[in-house]
Amino acid sequence: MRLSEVIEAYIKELLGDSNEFVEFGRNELAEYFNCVPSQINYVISTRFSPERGYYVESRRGGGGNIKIKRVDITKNRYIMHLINSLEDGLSQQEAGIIINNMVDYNVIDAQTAKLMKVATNDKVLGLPKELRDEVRTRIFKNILLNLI
Amino acid sequence: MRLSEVIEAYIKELLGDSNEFVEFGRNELAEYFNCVPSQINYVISTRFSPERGYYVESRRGGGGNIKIKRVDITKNRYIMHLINSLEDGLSQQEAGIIINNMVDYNVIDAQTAKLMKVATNDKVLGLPKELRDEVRTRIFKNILLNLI
DNA sequence: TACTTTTGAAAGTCAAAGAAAGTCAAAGTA
DNA sequence: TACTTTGACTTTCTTTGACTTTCAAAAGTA
Repeated sequence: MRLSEVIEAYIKELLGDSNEFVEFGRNELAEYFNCVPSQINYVISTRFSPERGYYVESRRGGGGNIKIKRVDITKNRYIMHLINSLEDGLSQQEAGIIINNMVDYNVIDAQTAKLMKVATNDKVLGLPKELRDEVRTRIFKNILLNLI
Repeated sequence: MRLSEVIEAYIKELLGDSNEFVEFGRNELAEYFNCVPSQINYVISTRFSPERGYYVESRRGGGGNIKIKRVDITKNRYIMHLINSLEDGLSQQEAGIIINNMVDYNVIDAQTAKLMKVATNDKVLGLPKELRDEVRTRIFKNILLNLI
C-alpha cells in the first residue's frame, strides 16, 4: 500500500466516529510515518478536498498546526451535488444565479446570499479574468461546504 | 497551546464578566506566565489593538501599569471604525482575530463569522502572497460594508 | 521652602533566533 | 503516463533579550 494511502487512512481513522475534526502538527505526523513533512501536504491536497467534504485550515509559526474538518455530506445532498458539479471557472453571473436559486429554495437567507455575492464579486476580487474565476470557484465551493 | 493565546485568553477572561477594563503590571503578568515582559507587548499589539476594538493605555516608571479597555460602541459604528482603520495587506491571522472579536462583541453571529473566515482563508484564496493579502483585504472590507 | 538632579522602577522598541507550515519542481515508481 | 516521494527553499508566527524611554519618588541645593 502506498504511504499516501496509509496516511489518508490514518487521518480518516482519527476522524472516525464522533469526531468532527482532527488537529495535528505536520512535523509530528511526518515523523510518525517517517516521511518528509511535505508528503502530508500532498496527501491533504489530493485527498481532503471540498469535493470530498473536507475543509482544511492551518497555522504556521510556533505552535502551528493543521486542522481538517469533515463535513457530513449526507446532510445536504443538494449542496454537495452543487460543489461537485461546479466547473472550475465559475463566472460572477453563474455564481449569482446559483445563489439566487438557493435563496428561492430556502437553503440560505438573504443576508448570507448577500455576503456570498460580495465574496464572489468581480470587482471585489479584482484579478485578471482567469485567475479571478479560479479563485471565485474555490471561495464559492468552500463557503458552500461550510453551509452544511 | 501557544503562550500568546493563553495570555490573550487570560486577559479576555478578566475583561469578561462585567469588568469594563483590566489593569495590570507588565512585569507581574510576565512573571505569572513565566515569560519575558516584551511578550506581553506582543500579545497586546497582535490581539488588543484599536482595530480590534480595544483601547490601551499605559504608564512607565515606578508604579507603572497597563490598562486595557473594551470599546463600547454600536454595531454600525464598530464596523465603520473597523473599515476605516484597516490597512491594506491584511493577513489571515489578523482577519481571524478581528472576526473573533466581532463575535465577542455580538456584531455578527457564528455562521457569518464562519463564512467570513472561509472567504478570507489563505488556502481557499490560494494566491501568491503579494496578491493574497490585497484580495483578502478587499473581500473583508466589502463584506463589512455589506453588514451595515 | 521651592526648585533641580539623581536614581531606580517600570514600560516600549526592535531585531534576531526559533518553530512551524507551504511551495515547487526534480526524481522515483508502477 | 500518472501518481508519489523527496528535499531545498520560503513564508509566517512566536519567543527572547539587549537596549531605550519615561516616570515618580528621593535626594540634593539655593
